[in-house]
Amino acid sequence: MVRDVEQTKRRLREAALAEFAEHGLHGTTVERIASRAGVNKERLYSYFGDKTALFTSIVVEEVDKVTAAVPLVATSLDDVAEFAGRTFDYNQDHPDLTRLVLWEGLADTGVVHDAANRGPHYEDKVAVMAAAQRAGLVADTPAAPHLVFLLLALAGWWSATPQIARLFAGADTDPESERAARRAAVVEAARRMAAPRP
Amino acid sequence: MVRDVEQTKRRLREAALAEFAEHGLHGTTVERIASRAGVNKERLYSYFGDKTALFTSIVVEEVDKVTAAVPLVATSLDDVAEFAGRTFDYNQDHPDLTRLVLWEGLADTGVVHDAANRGPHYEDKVAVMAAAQRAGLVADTPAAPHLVFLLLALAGWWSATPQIARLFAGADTDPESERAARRAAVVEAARRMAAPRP
DNA sequence: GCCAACGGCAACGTTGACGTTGGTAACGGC
DNA sequence: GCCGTTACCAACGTCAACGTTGCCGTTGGC
Repeated sequence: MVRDVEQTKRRLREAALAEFAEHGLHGTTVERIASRAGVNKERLYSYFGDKTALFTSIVVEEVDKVTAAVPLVATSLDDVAEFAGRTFDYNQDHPDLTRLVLWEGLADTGVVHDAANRGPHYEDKVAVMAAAQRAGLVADTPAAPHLVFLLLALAGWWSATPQIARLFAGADTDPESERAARRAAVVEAARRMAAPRP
Repeated sequence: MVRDVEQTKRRLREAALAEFAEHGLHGTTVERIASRAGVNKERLYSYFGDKTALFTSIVVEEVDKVTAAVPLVATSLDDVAEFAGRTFDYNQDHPDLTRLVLWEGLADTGVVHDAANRGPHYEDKVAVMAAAQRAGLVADTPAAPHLVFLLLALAGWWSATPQIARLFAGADTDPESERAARRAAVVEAARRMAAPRP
């Protein structure tokens, strides 16, 4: 076995992401993470402390990616609508990350891990939205923070309650076209929500 | 100790609801449910089988309540907007139920428990919305199922990602007025989303 | 009033998961 | 080529949680 500390860490992180996203903090076992990574579990303790520390570390890193991956540019109403659409795409394509955020929300302790780091991502988006409102590109109510948050809601709720989404869709729908229809609904809803009064 | 089977069952169910909502299936211990109910844990096994069976039984019962509690009546656009507002209120006032649905979504196995029972609740809402669309009270796109689902998204995302909501709100906001502002944002967003083109 | 059935409980066996430890072999400085 | 250091692992101790069992006292039919 060739020694490669960075690779070992990376494999552990990848395995941990997959397991935590699937089962949450309590549902995941250290044993399974290690075996999925093809590494002895003692490595996990030596590198990351314990299971909980690894969990928060993964959450912080991955949530960072999500918030950075889909920037909000608002030079037109279409941009705002497409932001919701691209966030929807991101959620669908990266179910692990979405699920992590939900697990984090359910485990919510009242303190946000790494708020100093994550806050600015959202503040940026709010600032962009507020500017678009001042420019008259976007309706001026709801207020920018609520508006951005509600765009995320439109894009994310499908992943949060897939069992409900399925009840709405009915049993036998083509997944491909249903996804496209959902995306279109999200984009249109976002557009209507943000459209300035004529 | 007076014997009362129904009361014992009820106490167990209540305790289980609280614990499951708080910690999810894996995070909850049978011991804690029993001790919170003031009952021996053997009763739980004798009445409900095992922990998982109790969990799904609770979910089925409680989710039923949520879907029935806030009916959708759509005789005007205001009704539709207020439906989102009342669903928001319900989510805020019954965090246990909302959290249960989210736990269920994360544990999603691809089969919805008790779909035969829960499906109709949603079908009703979709039918009402479709009628409102035909009557011209509500925009005819997005399609009724997507529209209803997105209303639920506006109302529910706050509970699903409280940690993110907090980042948007900023640190020191009065909870009371923030909640009112959120509700107003939800109602207005719902109204804009559903408003027919003039 | 008797007795079978049932609700209730304390104590137990067992499993599985966390986190640790002692040992082995590779690496790197000299 | 020697040796301290470091990555790595198999095996272990420990504990908490699941689910069970054997016993007791109450209930209700007769």
